[in-house]
Order: sequence, then C-alpha cells, then structure tokens
Amino acid sequence: MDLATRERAPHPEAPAAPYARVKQFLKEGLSHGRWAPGALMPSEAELVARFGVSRMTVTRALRELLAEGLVTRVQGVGTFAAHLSKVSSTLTIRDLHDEIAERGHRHHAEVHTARQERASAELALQLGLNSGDAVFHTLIVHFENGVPLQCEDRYVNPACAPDYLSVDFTQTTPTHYLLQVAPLWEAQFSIEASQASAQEARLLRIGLGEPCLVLVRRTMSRGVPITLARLVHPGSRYQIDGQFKP
Amino acid sequence: MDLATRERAPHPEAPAAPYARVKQFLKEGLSHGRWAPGALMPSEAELVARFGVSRMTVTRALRELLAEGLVTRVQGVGTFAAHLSKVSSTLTIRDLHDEIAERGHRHHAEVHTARQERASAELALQLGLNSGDAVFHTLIVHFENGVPLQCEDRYVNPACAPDYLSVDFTQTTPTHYLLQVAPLWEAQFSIEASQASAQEARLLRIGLGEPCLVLVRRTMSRGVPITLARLVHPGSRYQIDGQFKP
DNA sequence: CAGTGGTCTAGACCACTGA
DNA sequence: CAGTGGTCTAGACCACTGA
Repeated sequence: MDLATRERAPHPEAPAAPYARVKQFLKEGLSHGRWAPGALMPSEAELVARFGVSRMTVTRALRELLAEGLVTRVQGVGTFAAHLSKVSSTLTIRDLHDEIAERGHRHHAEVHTARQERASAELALQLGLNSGDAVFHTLIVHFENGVPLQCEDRYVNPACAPDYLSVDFTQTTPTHYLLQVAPLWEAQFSIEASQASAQEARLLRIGLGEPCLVLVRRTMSRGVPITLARLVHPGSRYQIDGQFKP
Repeated sequence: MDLATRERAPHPEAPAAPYARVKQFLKEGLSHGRWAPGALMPSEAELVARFGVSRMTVTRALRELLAEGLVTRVQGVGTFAAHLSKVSSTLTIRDLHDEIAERGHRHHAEVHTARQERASAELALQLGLNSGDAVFHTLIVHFENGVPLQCEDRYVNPACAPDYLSVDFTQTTPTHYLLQVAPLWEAQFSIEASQASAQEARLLRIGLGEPCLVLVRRTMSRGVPITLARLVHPGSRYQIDGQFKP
C-alpha cells in the first residue's frame, strides 16, 4: 500500500475514520443524484481500490447505509441506490412525567380508576387473554402545571405485571412502572383526531366535542402483550414532534 | 480454537451467523432483565472468550445494538444496558397516492391554487429565503374513491424545484415530484389535532369545527429547505399507524 | 465462469478511563 | 498500569447471480 495516500486530513469537516469517509462519499453522491434510485452503485472492490482501504472498512460503510435504508444490496448482483418513496421518521414516545419535568414544569396525576375487571371479548383478543379473564384497568389524568394534558385509559395483562394495582400512580406513571417490569418493548400504535367524549371532556376540562389527539398503543414484550393504552390529549395543548435525518 | 464447539445449530430458531448469535444472546438478556438499565454488560473480551469468535464478530453485534439504542458504550469504561425511558417508533410518511393505490382504491386530486407568491417574513424564515422573495404555493385536495381525504397546503423553495409549477398535479403528487428532484430528505414535523377552518371544512366537505389531524412538515435536502407543507385530514377518515420493533 | 455481496479470523495500533 | 472500546488490515471461504 502507498503510505503517501494516508495523509492526515487537513480539513476539519472531513471525517477522520476511513469507513466514515467512504460512507460520506456515497451519501453525498446519493444526495446529489449521482446514482438515481435503482441505479447500480460502485462495488465493494471498486471502493476498496478507490479509497485504498481494506474490504472490511468498505463493508462497514455499506452495511450502515443499508441499515439506514439508503441502499439495497443483492448478493451476486450489486449495491443499488434505494427507492425512497417514503419518508420514515423517528417518532419518540416518552414517559409523560419526564417530558413535563424536562420542560421545567410540574407534573401531577389524578387516579380515577384502578381496579381489576373482566376482559371483554375484544380486549381479551388484544391482550392475548380469554374473554372473562381478569385484567387490570386504570384511568388516570395527567396535569402539567395544574392543567389537564392527558387522559390515560389503560388495560394491563396481569401475568406481566402482577403488582400493577399496588403501585401509587400519583407518584409513578404506569409507563415508567411497566418499563421496569418489561424493559424491551415492541409496540403498535395509531394516531387520530377525534372529538372528546362527555367523560373525556369533563376529565380534561375542555368543551364537549373539542378536538383531541388520540394515541392508541398496544405494547408487547417477548411476544406477550403487556398493555393497551388510549391516550387522549386536548388538541389545543398537545402536539407530537419528530424529525427524520438520513 | 476448539472446533467441537462449532457444531451446526440443530434448532432452526438459532441464527446461523456467529455475530447474530452474540447479538441475540445480549438482546435476550436485556429483555429478560439480566442487565438492568445502566448495568455493566460483558466486555468484548469476555464475549470473545464465551463464544469462541474473533473480536470483529463481537464488535459487530455490539455496534448494531448501539445503533438500535439498546446499549451505551464508553471507551475505556465498558458497555452498559441503555436506559429505555423512551419508546421510539418508526413513523413512515408515504406518498398519499401510493398509499391509496395500495389499498386498491382510486386517487384523484383537485388543484385549487398553483401560483407564485411573495414570501411573508415567517415563511421566508422557514424556507431560508428573504422576506418578499418568490415562493411557489399549491393548494390541493386529495380524494380516495371520491371522498376528500387530505387538504395539502404547500410552499416550495423555487431554487430547489424551478419547474414545480409546470407539473400537472392532477397526475403527479407534489411529494412524488419533489422526491425526484431531491432524493435525500431530512424533515421536521409536528402532528396535532385541531378544528377545520372554514376553508378547510368546505374543501374537505366536512362540518365547520370538526376535528382534523394536522401534519406540518418542513423538508430539507443537503441543508437547504425545500418545502413546508400543512396536511389537514378529517379525523373521521384518516389515522396514522406505526410500529416499533427493537 | 468471473463478479458480487455476507461473513469471519487473528492479528494490530490507538485513545481513553480509573485504580 | 491493565482493561476498555474504536478502528483497521490482509487475508479467507462461501452463496449467489448472470453471462
């Protein structure tokens, strides 16, 4: 190998690590349209030759681009610029207590329901139980600086969190407690806008029929459903923010 | 190395690749609470010894867990189980035409506005222009099987898409066209619930004040703002779905 | 068959941390 | 100082695809 080509980068903007330089070269080419979606990109061998690095280094750069969805790879054929027909964003759903605390505000919770019930047929299906089995049910309203922010209607699979009902939910949020019980989550969710029901409007102290942002989330851990939650927020007081970075 | 330890896995559920086996071992330990959040996990050297693989293989497994946010690593100190205080989900925002077509339904669009305007101070700020500069503005209503689904109010930076206004938006959606012009996106968005304005209610053929799911999205490419869009959907006809897998 | 990507090994040098 | 992670090299064997 020619050591003269291994000069120290004088530009601070150039990434130091060789794998990062290869990755940036490809990423910039993609963003400038050098390879149209679906087009064949340089092979690993070509990149090895061009950058004078080993194949493992090139492989790492390409594998990270693959993980980011920027390229598709086919064994025996080549690496192709991905078709970016969709924009996927990272949506972070945080524990509400942390979110409020981070804004420097006060959080408190009112517990309206915390009891064991019998699962309806529909609920049993969602939680992997049989109709009529015991489920835990909590209905809690969360406040930010004294203003109602979220009405949290939640059902919990007792098998996953047998002590759930003994938790003091004025001190610990259900989300926080359940994250301790089952740390690794898999979730499905939907976000919709709907009018507040009579009960929701009363608990959130908003007008009947005011628009609410409703997040319904079902959470599983190790393939077992843990909890089903319906989180209702006054549209005027809550929004979800996120971003996407390639 | 002891070759006897390299038996073929008789269980089909065990991943074949050594790096995948290491990764799965760590992932399962995390999901079973073997390492509590913040706890020290095995070092690379320990994993090398335990699995009888080379360090590069262990490194790959750990790097992927790092990318997935399941561990944190500190040089000179060790690898730790991450604090999973937030649940982050992948939210995929698709081209509405594709989304409707995939449901086997008919999509069509009504173009209500498509013209050049002068940017207000606020809009100029968002698009990286000067107040009074030219911007392109479109207002388009999208229909699924003849029912209004989305009111798309969009401003576009002319520098990024000079031909924007010559596109026939009854045939091509702005999203589809802009993805061709600038393939690599970076976006910020917010999702909120609000009441339909008089104009929105009329265009979407819903009652005044009905709840709507509103997605505001600002898109950049190569650091340059491309477009700012406000997408208003009748709450009764549209929801956003997503999922999170660790 | 040559070319492609998927994965692995057995070393190496380094920066960093904390005792 | 020993232990940690961050990165790299120069090979290797393999499965797969398409001419």
